Amino acid sequence: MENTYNHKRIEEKWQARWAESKLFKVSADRNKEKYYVLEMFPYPSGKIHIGHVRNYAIGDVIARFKRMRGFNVLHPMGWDAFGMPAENAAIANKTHPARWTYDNIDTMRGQLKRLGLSYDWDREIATCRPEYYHWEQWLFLKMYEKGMVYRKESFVNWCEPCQTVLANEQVESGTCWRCNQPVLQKKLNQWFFRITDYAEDLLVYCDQLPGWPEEVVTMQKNWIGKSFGAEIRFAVAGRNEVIPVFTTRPDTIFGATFMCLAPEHPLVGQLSKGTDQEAAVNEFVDRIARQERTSRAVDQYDKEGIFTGAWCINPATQKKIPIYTANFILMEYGTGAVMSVPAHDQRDFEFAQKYGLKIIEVVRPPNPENRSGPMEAAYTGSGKLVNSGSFNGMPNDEATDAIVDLLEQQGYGKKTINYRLRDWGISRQRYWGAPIPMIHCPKCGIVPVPAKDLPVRLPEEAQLLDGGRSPLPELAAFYQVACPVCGDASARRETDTMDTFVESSWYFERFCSPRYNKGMFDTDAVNYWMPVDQYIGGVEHAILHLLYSRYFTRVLKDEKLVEHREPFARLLTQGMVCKETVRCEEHGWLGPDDADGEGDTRTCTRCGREATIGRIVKMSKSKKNVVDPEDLLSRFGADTTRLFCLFAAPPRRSLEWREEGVEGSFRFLNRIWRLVWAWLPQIRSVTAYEGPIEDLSDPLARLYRKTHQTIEKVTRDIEDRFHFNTAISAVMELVNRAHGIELTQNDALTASVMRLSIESMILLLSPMVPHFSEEIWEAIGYTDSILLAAWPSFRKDALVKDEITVILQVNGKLRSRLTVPADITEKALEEMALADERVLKFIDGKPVRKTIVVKKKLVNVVI
RNA sequence: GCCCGGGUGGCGGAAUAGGUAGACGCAAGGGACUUAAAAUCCCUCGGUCCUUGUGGCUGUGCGAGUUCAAUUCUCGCCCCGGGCACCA
Repeated sequence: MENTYNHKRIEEKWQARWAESKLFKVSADRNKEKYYVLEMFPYPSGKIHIGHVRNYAIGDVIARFKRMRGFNVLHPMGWDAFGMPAENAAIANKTHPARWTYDNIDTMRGQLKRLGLSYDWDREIATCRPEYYHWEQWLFLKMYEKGMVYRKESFVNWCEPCQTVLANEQVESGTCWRCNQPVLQKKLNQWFFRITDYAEDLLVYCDQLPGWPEEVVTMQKNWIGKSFGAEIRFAVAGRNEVIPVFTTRPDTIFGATFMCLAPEHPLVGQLSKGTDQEAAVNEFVDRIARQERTSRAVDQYDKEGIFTGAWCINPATQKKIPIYTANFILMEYGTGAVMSVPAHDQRDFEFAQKYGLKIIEVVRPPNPENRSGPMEAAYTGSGKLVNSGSFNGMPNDEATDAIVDLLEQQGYGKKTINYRLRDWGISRQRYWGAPIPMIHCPKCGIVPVPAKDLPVRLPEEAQLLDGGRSPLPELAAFYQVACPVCGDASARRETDTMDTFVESSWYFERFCSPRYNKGMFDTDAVNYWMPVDQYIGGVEHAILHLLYSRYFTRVLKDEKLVEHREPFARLLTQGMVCKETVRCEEHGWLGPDDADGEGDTRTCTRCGREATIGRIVKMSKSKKNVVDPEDLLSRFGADTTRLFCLFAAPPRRSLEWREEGVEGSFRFLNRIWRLVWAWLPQIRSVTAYEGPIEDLSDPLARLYRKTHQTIEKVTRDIEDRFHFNTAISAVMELVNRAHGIELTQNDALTASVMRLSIESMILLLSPMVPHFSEEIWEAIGYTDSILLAAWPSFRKDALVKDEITVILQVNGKLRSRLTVPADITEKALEEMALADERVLKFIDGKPVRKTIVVKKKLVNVVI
């Protein structure tokens, strides 16, 4: 140990030692209790940013803590390596997606290693490697056999000039992000996973995720969006067709004065055919199809529709009502058709007003205002039925069941349940993704690639075509294949690749046996390690990634490949790391190097114009507000950087990044260093004090007590609530207390208590600042890594105080304090309070109405 | 619009079961050490008033309420962040 804290030397030294001794290597061991800590693996986008540091620091504290608590800890890391940014970078920098990805992985691995994170690097995986996606393709085939995968037509964002599909985030207010031309909707045949088969199961088990934040559970529930209602069949007047609709309000059926179909509804064309509406309807449907999804998604749009020329019969009233098609009806939800009740549904109300359709009130509010004139809005509350034939006077909630029962008897409908959740479309018309293992044969149709031919390798050397098009559909070496069934040489391989969410839906299971080459994973290993005991990641993945992972795990369970149903027992959603944005009118978002000045005024370095300081948002490359930890690492080292990220705020809170406090964390480590350096000769030759507290003089007894209190508090803060910030402040208090002890020569008792105190603070901090802790641990005489040491335990008797401070209030206001024996009786305490000089002064001779005595806390005198 | 979070000093945050508001740290100011600086150490640090003291009043987004006692519970409102958003 040197006399000053040299972070660079220490961090290099211990990282080398850990790597050499394989300290973080772990294997399944049925005799030990396992603990699986996982941080969401990153997309290798280039460099680590401060948000990653925060995420991984949190995970590392938990992993190291659990290890010191005696668990067999699995803590792996890998790369979510397929995805569009690689293609974007390839276009922008004329590099290759694979090259770019592998280079980034190397850079980022190096950065993670420099942070001293306790990963078992032997388990590292990258999802873009065939050894990984081989098994994903294998599972795809299994799912196909089971009917869990199917094909249907669906829309993609299509840019005609670039001849490519665009992801939603590449569509900027309806136009292509690269060429600024309008984006079209193109219908393509695509692959889907039947996640809706599991909608109910995924929903039910939401309530059995006690380790998940409630807000995430709620988001999942809302996303699945179960609603109860009825499917009611409306006959088309004068034709044989019957149109089923889904409604959650069958009680309002007598008020259904028209019907609306989604523009994509197959009956729209048939119904209008031959009527004088035909041309107008076709024009409308075409126009909506063109603007749909892009502009539909951008902002609220006006309700618009057109009469189809056909009528249907309201089964309750037996009256003819017109059939419209309208832009706000979604084909994907329910049946794509709606019975419109303008009096009791706001959307229908607006539509009816616009097109002059009949509005019939069927639910009367309990206290109807004496309205004069027309309704101003739909009434969606409860009430009694009117204008509803034999149901008049019935409360509407009762009528819901009664009406469905009647309709069911008459063959017009039945109770149903609908989910908002849609099947998962996984086809991507992109290059940098896992190939879908399917073959299109002109004779046999769609044929799966035989399992023995897996993996279907992505040709890594292929170059992207101009405009960023996938080379796969034009690369004969890839798509040319003989049909595995009939041998037809003109069969064609599927050239779409899979959504990258597929890779991240099972990587946590792969980590259990990452090199296994006979299947997705080794069953024993997975059943030992899974589920993940603590999963940590950003809230931004609260819905899709987590839902897909839960779904995949169910599929695997039903395939008898795993035993668990839920992949993540506990989930910690880390708040986002934010930073202000700066924008120049001409040059767009400005990074720290593109803007001059500080505080409220910045100028663009390129044009000198004043830049606007934008909102504080999540760090992202595109907004140029990412903070690179590189600078902090070289100035202060990994330990300080980690410590500061943990100290700045509790994990769940979002964090506005500012660096001012880093120095404080660095000072704190230096302060400990000096303390240890000063006491090193004394404490080296003694063991930590274990004797009775009675033998200690006052300042030593206080330090001893503080030490045990700190152990208790830090343990609780880490274990129960992940409040590392308060854990760190507790240790700071202990360090401050220890600094107050006079350095005396040849006093074995003092040295021994000091050793206890120093050992404890180092152990408590070691999950957060591992290199620093190792160095001191070694200096005070230990030869094994501190990670192998047991987490300190506290002595209960050391927490018991014999004297306590009680506060005295008069009418709830603090007026005085008393130091009393801890075991004082309430009566004695009350007497002392009423005799207190300052209390008497405030009572001021007035009669005491009552006194409240709270044991060990306070006395409140009410006058 | 609906559903979740959150609002506490100049700043990050603490107060874990309604019971001392502001722990711990940053910034700032003052002092010690030093030829000087850095580092370190000590002191002050919500506002306000005065008789300068274990001093009074006030103070946790705003307004009401429950309670002996509210940052904490209840109701209404404002602001910020996030999710969903024509889901019939």
